[in-house]
Amino acid sequence: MGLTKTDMFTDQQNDIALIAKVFGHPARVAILQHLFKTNACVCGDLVTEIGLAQPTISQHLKELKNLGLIKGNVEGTSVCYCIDTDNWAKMKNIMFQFLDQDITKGTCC
Amino acid sequence: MGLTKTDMFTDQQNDIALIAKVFGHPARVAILQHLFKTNACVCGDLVTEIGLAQPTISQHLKELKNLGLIKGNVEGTSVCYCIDTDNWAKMKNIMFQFLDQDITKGTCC
DNA sequence: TTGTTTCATTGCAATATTACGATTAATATC
DNA sequence: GATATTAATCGTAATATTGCAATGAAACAA
Repeated sequence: MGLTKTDMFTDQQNDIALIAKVFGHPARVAILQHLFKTNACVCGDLVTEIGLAQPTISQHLKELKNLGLIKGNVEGTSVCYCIDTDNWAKMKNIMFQFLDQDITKGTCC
Repeated sequence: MGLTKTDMFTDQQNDIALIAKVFGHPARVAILQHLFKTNACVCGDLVTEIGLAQPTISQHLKELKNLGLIKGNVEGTSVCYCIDTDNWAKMKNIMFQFLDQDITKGTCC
Protein backbone atom coordinates (compact mmCIF):
# COMPACT_ATOMS: atom_id res chain seq x y z
CA MET A 1 0.00 0.00 0.00
CA GLY A 2 1.36 3.48 0.78
CA LEU A 3 -0.74 4.64 -2.12
CA THR A 4 -3.33 7.34 -1.53
CA LYS A 5 -6.76 6.34 -2.87
CA THR A 6 -7.50 9.58 -4.67
CA ASP A 7 -10.48 8.13 -6.54
CA MET A 8 -12.49 8.04 -3.35
CA PHE A 9 -12.42 11.80 -2.96
CA THR A 10 -13.66 14.83 -4.82
CA ASP A 11 -11.40 16.83 -7.13
CA GLN A 12 -11.60 19.69 -4.68
CA GLN A 13 -10.44 17.52 -1.81
CA ASN A 14 -7.59 16.14 -3.88
CA ASP A 15 -6.59 19.64 -4.99
CA ILE A 16 -6.44 20.90 -1.42
CA ALA A 17 -4.39 17.88 -0.41
CA LEU A 18 -1.95 18.33 -3.30
CA ILE A 19 -1.42 21.99 -2.48
CA ALA A 20 -1.01 21.28 1.22
CA LYS A 21 1.40 18.46 0.56
CA VAL A 22 3.73 20.85 -1.23
CA PHE A 23 3.69 23.15 1.80
CA GLY A 24 4.31 20.14 4.02
CA HIS A 25 8.07 20.49 3.99
CA PRO A 26 9.93 23.31 5.75
CA ALA A 27 12.46 23.65 2.94
CA ARG A 28 9.69 24.52 0.48
CA VAL A 29 8.16 26.92 2.99
CA ALA A 30 11.58 28.54 3.41
CA ILE A 31 12.09 28.81 -0.35
CA LEU A 32 8.73 30.51 -0.82
CA GLN A 33 9.29 32.88 2.09
CA HIS A 34 12.67 33.82 0.67
CA LEU A 35 11.18 34.50 -2.74
CA PHE A 36 8.55 36.71 -1.12
CA LYS A 37 11.06 38.46 1.11
CA THR A 38 13.43 39.44 -1.67
CA ASN A 39 10.37 40.61 -3.59
CA ALA A 40 12.14 39.88 -6.86
CA CYS A 41 13.77 37.13 -8.79
CA VAL A 42 16.30 35.12 -6.89
CA CYS A 43 19.17 33.86 -8.97
CA GLY A 44 20.53 30.65 -7.60
CA ASP A 45 21.50 31.65 -4.08
CA LEU A 46 18.80 29.39 -2.66
CA VAL A 47 21.26 26.59 -1.97
CA THR A 48 23.40 28.74 0.33
CA GLU A 49 20.30 30.43 1.74
CA ILE A 50 18.50 27.23 2.72
CA GLY A 51 21.48 25.05 3.56
CA LEU A 52 20.57 21.79 1.84
CA ALA A 53 22.55 20.23 -0.99
CA GLN A 54 22.04 21.52 -4.52
CA PRO A 55 20.21 18.44 -5.86
CA THR A 56 17.86 18.54 -2.88
CA ILE A 57 16.97 22.18 -3.44
CA SER A 58 16.55 21.52 -7.14
CA GLN A 59 14.09 18.75 -6.33
CA HIS A 60 12.06 20.98 -4.01
CA LEU A 61 12.03 23.71 -6.65
CA LYS A 62 10.71 21.19 -9.15
CA GLU A 63 7.74 20.39 -6.93
CA LEU A 64 6.96 24.06 -6.49
CA LYS A 65 7.20 24.50 -10.27
CA ASN A 66 4.98 21.48 -10.92
CA LEU A 67 2.26 23.07 -8.83
CA GLY A 68 2.81 26.33 -10.72
CA LEU A 69 3.64 28.36 -7.63
CA ILE A 70 7.00 29.53 -8.93
CA LYS A 71 8.53 30.31 -12.30
CA GLY A 72 12.14 29.94 -13.42
CA ASN A 73 13.85 32.17 -15.96
CA VAL A 74 17.12 31.01 -17.44
CA GLU A 75 19.71 33.81 -17.39
CA GLY A 76 23.01 32.67 -18.74
CA THR A 77 24.26 29.76 -16.66
CA SER A 78 22.00 30.51 -13.73
CA VAL A 79 18.23 30.42 -13.28
CA CYS A 80 16.12 33.13 -11.67
CA TYR A 81 13.15 32.04 -9.61
CA CYS A 82 10.13 34.02 -8.58
CA ILE A 83 6.58 33.56 -7.33
CA ASP A 84 3.93 33.05 -10.01
CA THR A 85 1.58 35.65 -8.58
CA ASP A 86 -1.45 34.61 -10.65
CA ASN A 87 -1.25 30.97 -9.63
CA TRP A 88 -0.42 31.93 -6.07
CA ALA A 89 -3.65 33.93 -5.92
CA LYS A 90 -5.63 31.01 -7.31
CA MET A 91 -4.09 28.62 -4.83
CA LYS A 92 -4.73 31.09 -2.02
CA ASN A 93 -8.43 31.18 -2.87
CA ILE A 94 -8.71 27.40 -2.73
CA MET A 95 -6.93 27.19 0.60
CA PHE A 96 -8.75 30.16 2.13
CA GLN A 97 -12.08 28.61 1.26
CA PHE A 98 -11.04 25.45 3.04
CA LEU A 99 -9.43 27.08 6.08
CA ASP A 100 -11.99 29.82 6.57
CA GLN A 101 -14.88 27.55 7.43
CA ASP A 102 -16.71 28.59 10.53
CA ILE A 103 -18.87 26.58 12.80
CA THR A 104 -21.34 27.36 15.53
CA LYS A 105 -20.15 25.47 18.54
CA GLY A 106 -21.76 22.04 18.72
CA THR A 107 -23.72 20.70 21.67
CA CYS A 108 -21.38 18.00 22.97
CA CYS A 109 -17.91 19.53 22.60
CA MET B 1 17.71 9.30 4.18
CA GLY B 2 14.00 10.27 3.92
CA LEU B 3 14.39 12.26 7.13
CA THR B 4 13.42 15.92 7.05
CA LYS B 5 16.19 18.13 8.49
CA THR B 6 13.96 20.22 10.73
CA ASP B 7 16.88 21.75 12.60
CA MET B 8 17.83 23.79 9.56
CA PHE B 9 14.59 25.76 9.63
CA THR B 10 12.81 28.17 11.94
CA ASP B 11 10.09 27.01 14.32
CA GLN B 12 7.60 28.97 12.25
CA GLN B 13 8.62 27.20 9.07
CA ASN B 14 8.40 23.82 10.76
CA ASP B 15 4.99 24.68 12.23
CA ILE B 16 3.61 25.65 8.84
CA ALA B 17 5.00 22.46 7.34
CA LEU B 18 3.51 20.28 10.10
CA ILE B 19 0.09 21.85 9.70
CA ALA B 20 0.22 21.58 5.92
CA LYS B 21 1.35 17.98 6.07
CA VAL B 22 -1.80 17.05 7.98
CA PHE B 23 -3.89 18.68 5.26
CA GLY B 24 -1.82 16.85 2.65
CA HIS B 25 -4.14 13.85 2.46
CA PRO B 26 -7.62 13.97 0.91
CA ALA B 27 -9.08 11.68 3.58
CA ARG B 28 -8.18 14.16 6.30
CA VAL B 29 -9.54 17.00 4.21
CA ALA B 30 -12.76 15.04 3.74
CA ILE B 31 -13.02 14.28 7.47
CA LEU B 32 -12.63 17.94 8.38
CA GLN B 33 -15.12 19.06 5.74
CA HIS B 34 -17.64 16.54 7.02
CA LEU B 35 -17.19 17.75 10.59
CA PHE B 36 -17.76 21.31 9.42
CA LYS B 37 -20.71 20.40 7.24
CA THR B 38 -22.63 18.56 9.93
CA ASN B 39 -21.85 21.51 12.19
CA ALA B 40 -21.94 19.25 15.23
CA CYS B 41 -20.37 16.20 16.70
CA VAL B 42 -20.11 13.22 14.40
CA CYS B 43 -20.44 9.88 16.08
CA GLY B 44 -18.66 7.20 14.21
CA ASP B 45 -20.25 7.43 10.80
CA LEU B 46 -16.98 8.67 9.35
CA VAL B 47 -15.97 5.21 8.15
CA THR B 48 -19.07 4.82 5.98
CA GLU B 49 -18.92 8.49 5.00
CA ILE B 50 -15.30 8.44 3.79
CA GLY B 51 -15.11 4.89 2.49
CA LEU B 52 -11.77 3.73 3.84
CA ALA B 53 -11.32 0.88 6.32
CA GLN B 54 -11.94 1.58 9.98
CA PRO B 55 -8.28 1.33 11.10
CA THR B 56 -7.29 3.73 8.32
CA ILE B 57 -9.85 6.33 9.39
CA SER B 58 -8.82 5.86 13.00
CA GLN B 59 -5.23 6.59 12.04
CA HIS B 60 -6.16 9.77 10.17
CA LEU B 61 -8.29 10.90 13.10
CA LYS B 62 -5.30 10.37 15.37
CA GLU B 63 -3.18 12.72 13.29
CA LEU B 64 -5.88 15.37 13.35
CA LYS B 65 -6.16 14.94 17.11
CA ASN B 66 -2.38 15.14 17.56
CA LEU B 67 -2.39 18.53 15.88
CA GLY B 68 -5.32 19.54 18.09
CA LEU B 69 -7.67 20.30 15.22
CA ILE B 70 -10.38 17.90 16.41
CA LYS B 71 -11.64 16.61 19.74
CA GLY B 72 -13.20 13.24 20.54
CA ASN B 73 -15.84 12.66 23.20
CA VAL B 74 -16.49 9.11 24.31
CA GLU B 75 -20.23 8.37 24.45
CA GLY B 76 -20.89 4.82 25.43
CA THR B 77 -19.32 2.53 22.87
CA SER B 78 -19.00 5.22 20.24
CA VAL B 79 -16.90 8.37 20.05
CA CYS B 80 -18.12 11.79 18.92
CA TYR B 81 -15.73 13.95 16.97
CA CYS B 82 -15.86 17.66 16.37
CA ILE B 83 -13.64 20.56 15.35
CA ASP B 84 -11.63 22.20 18.12
CA THR B 85 -12.66 25.72 17.19
CA ASP B 86 -10.03 27.48 19.30
CA ASN B 87 -7.14 25.53 17.86
CA TRP B 88 -8.62 25.77 14.39
CA ALA B 89 -8.59 29.55 14.71
CA LYS B 90 -4.97 29.53 15.86
CA MET B 91 -3.95 27.27 13.00
CA LYS B 92 -5.87 29.46 10.57
CA ASN B 93 -3.92 32.52 11.66
CA ILE B 94 -0.59 30.80 11.09
CA MET B 95 -1.59 29.59 7.64
CA PHE B 96 -3.24 32.86 6.61
CA GLN B 97 -0.09 34.77 7.50
CA PHE B 98 1.91 32.45 5.29
CA LEU B 99 -0.53 32.32 2.38
CA ASP B 100 -1.50 35.96 2.38
CA GLN B 101 1.88 37.32 1.43
CA ASP B 102 1.75 39.76 -1.41
CA ILE B 103 4.40 40.81 -3.78
CA THR B 104 4.86 43.59 -6.24
CA LYS B 105 5.62 41.95 -9.51
CA GLY B 106 9.36 41.53 -9.98
CA THR B 107 11.34 42.86 -12.90
CA CYS B 108 12.31 39.66 -14.68
CA CYS B 109 9.21 37.48 -14.36
C1' DT C 1 -21.95 -13.90 32.01
C1' DT C 2 -21.92 -14.06 27.06
C1' DG C 3 -22.30 -11.79 23.10
C1' DT C 4 -22.32 -7.31 20.44
C1' DT C 5 -20.90 -2.97 19.02
C1' DT C 6 -17.52 0.54 18.42
C1' DC C 7 -13.19 2.24 18.10
C1' DA C 8 -8.01 2.00 19.09
C1' DT C 9 -3.77 -0.46 18.46
C1' DT C 10 -0.53 -3.70 16.41
C1' DG C 11 1.91 -5.57 12.70
C1' DC C 12 3.04 -5.64 8.16
C1' DA C 13 3.36 -4.87 3.02
C1' DA C 14 3.47 -1.50 -0.62
C1' DT C 15 4.49 2.92 -2.02
C1' DA C 16 6.23 7.76 -1.33
C1' DT C 17 9.43 11.12 0.28
C1' DT C 18 13.82 13.04 1.49
C1' DA C 19 18.57 13.73 0.83
C1' DC C 20 22.77 13.60 -1.60
C1' DG C 21 26.89 11.85 -4.55
C1' DA C 22 27.79 11.41 -9.24
C1' DT C 23 26.82 12.75 -13.60
C1' DT C 24 24.98 15.42 -17.38
C1' DA C 25 23.55 19.59 -20.03
C1' DA C 26 23.92 24.24 -21.07
C1' DT C 27 26.11 28.49 -21.16
C1' DA C 28 29.82 31.61 -20.35
C1' DT C 29 34.87 32.74 -20.31
C1' DC C 30 39.44 32.21 -21.58
C1' DG D 1 38.69 24.44 -28.50
C1' DA D 2 39.31 23.89 -23.20
C1' DT D 3 37.73 25.09 -18.80
C1' DA D 4 34.58 26.87 -15.35
C1' DT D 5 29.98 27.69 -13.53
C1' DT D 6 25.30 26.66 -12.68
C1' DA D 7 21.47 23.83 -12.28
C1' DA D 8 18.87 19.59 -13.70
C1' DT D 9 18.77 14.60 -13.65
C1' DC D 10 20.00 9.88 -12.29
C1' DG D 11 20.69 6.46 -8.96
C1' DT D 12 20.37 4.96 -4.48
C1' DA D 13 19.92 4.59 0.65
C1' DA D 14 17.21 5.77 4.58
C1' DT D 15 13.02 7.01 6.48
C1' DA D 16 7.92 8.12 6.26
C1' DT D 17 3.28 7.34 4.87
C1' DT D 18 -0.73 4.76 3.58
C1' DG D 19 -3.87 1.05 4.05
C1' DC D 20 -5.78 -2.92 6.05
C1' DA D 21 -6.33 -7.63 8.48
C1' DA D 22 -6.07 -9.14 12.97
C1' DT D 23 -6.47 -8.24 17.53
C1' DG D 24 -7.65 -5.64 21.95
C1' DA D 25 -10.26 -2.79 25.00
C1' DA D 26 -14.32 -0.72 26.71
C1' DA D 27 -19.20 -0.16 27.20
C1' DC D 28 -23.65 -1.89 26.45
C1' DA D 29 -27.47 -5.60 25.98
C1' DA D 30 -29.39 -10.03 26.56
